[in-house]
Amino acid sequence: MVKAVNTLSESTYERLRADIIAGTLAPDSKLRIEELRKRYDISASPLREALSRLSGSGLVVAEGQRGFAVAPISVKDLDEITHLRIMLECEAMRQSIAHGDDDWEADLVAAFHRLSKLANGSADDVTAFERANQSFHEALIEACDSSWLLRLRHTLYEQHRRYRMISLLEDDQDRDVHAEHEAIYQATLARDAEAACKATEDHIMRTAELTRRSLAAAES
Amino acid sequence: MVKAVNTLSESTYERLRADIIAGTLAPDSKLRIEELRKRYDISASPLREALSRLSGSGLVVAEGQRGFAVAPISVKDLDEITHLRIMLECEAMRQSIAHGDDDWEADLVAAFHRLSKLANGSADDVTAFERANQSFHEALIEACDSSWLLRLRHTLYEQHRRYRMISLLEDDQDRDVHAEHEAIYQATLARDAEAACKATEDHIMRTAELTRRSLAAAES
DNA sequence: TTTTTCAAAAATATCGATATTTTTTTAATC
DNA sequence: GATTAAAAAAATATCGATATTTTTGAAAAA
Repeated sequence: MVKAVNTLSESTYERLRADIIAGTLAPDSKLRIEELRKRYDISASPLREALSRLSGSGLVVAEGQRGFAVAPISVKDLDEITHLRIMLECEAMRQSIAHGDDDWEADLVAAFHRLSKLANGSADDVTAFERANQSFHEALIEACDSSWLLRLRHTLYEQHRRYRMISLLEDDQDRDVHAEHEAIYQATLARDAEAACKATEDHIMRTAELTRRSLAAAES
Repeated sequence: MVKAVNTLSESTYERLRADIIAGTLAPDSKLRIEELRKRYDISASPLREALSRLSGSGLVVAEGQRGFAVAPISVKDLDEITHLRIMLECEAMRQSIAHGDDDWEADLVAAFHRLSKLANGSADDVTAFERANQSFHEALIEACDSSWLLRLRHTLYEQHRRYRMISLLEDDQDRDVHAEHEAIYQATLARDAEAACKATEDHIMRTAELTRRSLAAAES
């Protein structure tokens, strides 16, 4: 299999998504075709296609004859996303724990190990930690074989990630993220689905609460 | 406020979606740009935009340099959709029952009444029943104020509708759809969320089971 | 000062044509 | 006859230009 070269439409989609999640393209800001054309050095068609696809996943809003804009953010929106994400993430964990085999366990152990190494080295490299964090959470649910569930969960995961990135959250001293991860990890390996869900809910809620506070402060 | 005229991209999106759900555009069939251009009498750009948006909601699959196709169907896919739809529909019902006011109740009573009239007249007009059915189910959850929940639910509702349409399901004599609707209706009015969820789950499962059987038969 | 109207500017949506890529067909080789 | 290679055909992806629509801003009226 030769390496697949993306179409311009696809790579533009990825770049836009990354820029929106990172907050480089701020919430509510207008996405003017001409501006973006220069920015990414492409023509209108693939750009509009990429924006159309993004409007499907809720990172971009489109209004007829009035162009595109980065989706707005609000405390209410964050609360909705948090609630749903917990529902879907937990359901995916239950299915994953029910179906996971030895290979799945092995991958999970590896992902947790990598995450642990980075967690200790504190502010080593934020993006490296972010990657390892995402890999760990994906390893947990890798054995879930519902593609629809994984797809919806992923949409909400990304929305959540945007909120985390945008509200540059000050560290909560009372918090031990690594202990939270370990609780999820141990319960999952023990195949205790309910404990794993409880720990996951706790983990997501804590992160969301921090983000929420930071966002509420910024709104005033 | 003057009437808003849709863009070509938007109206093409609607037409494509309707054709895919109705089965006019069959699962797995290739969506060739040239063909569709003639069919809808538009040019490539708005057409590709519409297809891009549809790929976001899972009715169309896009593969780089290889064009678009109607999303495939399978028993497994149906099972996933059914399971998730029950989860989301029930959660939306719980929230709607918790928050619904008098206006919501009044609208629900009206929607149920309209549906009852059509249900009695049996095979009056299939599309009229389909519309009333959808209105009733939407009235149930109208008081849910999570736009994300409603959005995801709607995606799955449409996927489910496609399966129903495609597998032209023979009537199940043992089934009384109107009684199922009434059970949901009464429990909701009584603000008994758990009973309403149970009845909804039962309703969705019965429909899905019929569709499933019809689909499994077609696969062999 | 506020509101309304109208023209200019900006931005979007769309089209027709072209460059690439993939698929199909045909021919050649083993 | 089956497999590979090359050429032709089809389809996709992209561009540059144009037609519409919306927004902006200035002038006139209230």
